[in-house]
Amino acid sequence: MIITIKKIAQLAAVSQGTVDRIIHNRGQVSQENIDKVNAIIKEYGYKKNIFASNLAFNKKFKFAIFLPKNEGLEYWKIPVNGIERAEEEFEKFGVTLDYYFYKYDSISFKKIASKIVDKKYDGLLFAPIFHDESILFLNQCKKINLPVVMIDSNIKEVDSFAYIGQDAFQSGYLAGRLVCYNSTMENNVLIIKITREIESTSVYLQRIKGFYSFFKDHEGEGSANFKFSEITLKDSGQKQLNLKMFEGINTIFIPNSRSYIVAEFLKKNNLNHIVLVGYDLLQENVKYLKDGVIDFLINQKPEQQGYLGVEYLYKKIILKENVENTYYMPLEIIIKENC
Amino acid sequence: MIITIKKIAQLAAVSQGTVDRIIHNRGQVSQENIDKVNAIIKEYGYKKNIFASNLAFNKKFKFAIFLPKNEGLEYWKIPVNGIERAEEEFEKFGVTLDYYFYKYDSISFKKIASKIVDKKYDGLLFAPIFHDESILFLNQCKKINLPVVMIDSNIKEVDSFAYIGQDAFQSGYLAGRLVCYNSTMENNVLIIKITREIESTSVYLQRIKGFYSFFKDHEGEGSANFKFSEITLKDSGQKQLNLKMFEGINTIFIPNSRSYIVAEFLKKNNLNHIVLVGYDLLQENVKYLKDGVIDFLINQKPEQQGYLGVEYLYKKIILKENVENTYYMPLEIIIKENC
DNA sequence: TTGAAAGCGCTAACAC
DNA sequence: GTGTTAGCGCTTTCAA
Repeated sequence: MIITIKKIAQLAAVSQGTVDRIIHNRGQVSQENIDKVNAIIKEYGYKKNIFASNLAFNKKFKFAIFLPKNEGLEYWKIPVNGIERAEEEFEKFGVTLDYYFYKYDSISFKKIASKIVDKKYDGLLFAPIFHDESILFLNQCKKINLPVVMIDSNIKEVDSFAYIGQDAFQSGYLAGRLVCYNSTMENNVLIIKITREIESTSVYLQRIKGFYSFFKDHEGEGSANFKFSEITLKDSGQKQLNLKMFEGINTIFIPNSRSYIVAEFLKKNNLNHIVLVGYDLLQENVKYLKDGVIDFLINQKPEQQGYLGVEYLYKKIILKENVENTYYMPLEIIIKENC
Repeated sequence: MIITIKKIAQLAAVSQGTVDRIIHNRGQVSQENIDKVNAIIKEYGYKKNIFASNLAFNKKFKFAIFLPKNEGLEYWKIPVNGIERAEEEFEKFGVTLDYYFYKYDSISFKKIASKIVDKKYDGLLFAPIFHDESILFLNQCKKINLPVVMIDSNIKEVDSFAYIGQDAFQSGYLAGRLVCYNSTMENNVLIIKITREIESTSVYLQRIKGFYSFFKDHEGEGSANFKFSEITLKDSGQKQLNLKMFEGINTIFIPNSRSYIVAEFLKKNNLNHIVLVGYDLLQENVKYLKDGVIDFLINQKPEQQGYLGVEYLYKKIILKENVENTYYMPLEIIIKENC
C-alpha cells in the first residue's frame, strides 16, 4: 500500500497544505511539523503519484532542439528521426518541441542561440559543433538555469550538463582493430578526411587519434606491417578523387559518415581489393556495405541519440528523476550480415 | 490547444458521459450522437490525457514474470536485471511484478503455469523453453485474454502474442562470417554443443543451421576451405573436454552462452591459435574475450529483452498504445575493443 | 504558520 | 439512451 499526502496529513494531524509545503521545501512551516512529517514519510516511504502530480500541475513543457542544418548531408537528418519519435511518444505527457537549425557558420549559430536563450524553454537538446561559441552559449544557459543535454559531441568545459553520444577516440581505436581483420603482410593505410570543418576539437580528429593509437598499442604484435598516409578533401563529392591516390593502397579509413563518396569511386574503378572502414548507417553507406565495397561501418546510433536526448529531458524535468549525466552509446560494428 | 472530453461534450451538446461511452465503445448511445462526437474528435484531434485517465482509473497493474530458473547458469540472471530495472521505472505508474521461475523439467513448468493462469494477471512476460507445453499454456492464456510477451525464443504456433528477441538463424549466419575473419587456407571447424536441452526447436539448433547456411551461400568464393565436425557435451562443465577433440581444429563455434567452458580449457592447454566464436556477455565470457581466448561474442542483449518485455506490457496495457508485435534485437558483434 | 478547498481531466457508478 | 457527479492524489490559491 502506497501512502498519500492525505494520509500523511492525517497521521501527522496537520493539513495537506502543510505536508505539501514540507515535501516541496516551500518553507513557512514550523520545525516541529517538519520533523513530524518527515518521520512519517521515512516510516511509510512516500512516493508521489506522478499522474496526480502532473494532472494538477497541468503545465505544458517546451523543449528546444538546436542542431546543425541538414544541408544536403543526410547525417543530420538521422537524429531528427529519433527526436520526432520521442516527440510523438512524449506528447501525451505535455511535451512540445521547437526545432532550430543552424547553418555551418558561427554567425548563424550565434543568432539562433540568443533567440533560444530569450525564449525561456524548459529544456534544450543541443549538438555543439563550434567549440568556442558553444561554450559561450552553454554558459548563458547555465545562467538562466536551462537544463541542457548534448548529443553527438561533448563540451566538457562547461560542467553540469548532460551528454549522450559516442566515445570518439575509442571508436577510432575499434576501427584500427577492424582494419586488421582483412590485413595482409604489408598494408598501406590511407585516411581520407572529407570535411569542411576546421575545428581542432572535432569528432573526426579524435577518431583518427584513436585509430593510430590502436596500432601503437599493438606494435610488433603479429607479422603484419602497417604504413599510413592521409589526405584531406573539401566537402564537395568525389570529383577530387583520382586513381593516383589509391596506388599501392589496400586499406582505407574514413573517419566520418562520408565513406560512400570513396566507395562510389572504388566501385567505378574496380578497386575491389581495398578494405574500407567508415562510419554511420546512411542509406548510401549501407548500399555499399551490402555491395561489399564497404567492409565495416561503425554505428553510433544517431537516431537513438536523438531519442534518448529528449527522453533525458523528459525524465529529468517532468518525472524529476535522477538521470545519469553521461551516456556513451555502445559502438556497433555493422557488416553485411547484421545490417 | 488540446481538446478535452468536457469541451467535446459542449460542442456536441451532449453530456461527458455520452462522450465517454463513445470514446470507449461502451455502447448504449444513439447513432446520431456517435456521428456527431466522432466528427468533432476528428476535427479537433482529441488525445486522452494519460495522467487524468490513469489517476481516475486508479488501478494497480500486476504482471507475471515466468522464466526458467537460474540454476548455476548465469544466463538467466541477465534478463531479470532488465526486468528489475523496468520494475523500478514503472512502479510509479502502478506496475507490480510477480516472479515465477520454473526448473528444467516439464512438471515444474506445468505446475507453475497453471498457478499463473489462476491468478488473473493483467499481463505476462514469458520465456518459452518447452515447446509443446508452452503451446498448451499459451492457448490457455489466450482463452482468459491474458496479454503475453515472449522473450528469448518465440512460439509462432500461437499467434496474437508478442515476441522480443533474437533472430536465431541470422545470428548463426553472422557467426559464419565472423569465423572467416581469422581463417586460413584450410580450416577445421568444430561446433560444440554444451546443453541439457533436447528440444528440436531450440534456439541453439537454429543458430547452427544459420551457421552452415552461411558457408553454403559462400561456397566456392575465396580460396579458404572449411570442414566441419560437431560434438555434444552434457551440461556439466569442462571435465568432458580432452585434447584429442581439438587435434587439427583451428576454429570453434559454440552456439550458446557456454563458450567460457571451452575457453578455459583452451587457455589452460595453450591452444592459442584457435579462433573461438560464442554468444552472450556473461562475465566469464567477457573475461576470456578480453584475454584474447574468445575472438567474437554475439550479443542478443538479454538484459534489454527483459526491460523491453515489461515496457511492452506497460505500453500496451496501461498506455493502451499500439505496439509492434515482433521486435528482433539487433545482432551485436562484440570484440575486445567495443566491449 | 496553517487550513480549507477548488480544480486538473477522466472514469465509472448511479439516477432518470 | 442520456445526464450527473463523486472521486482519483496533487498543486496552488486564498483566507485566517
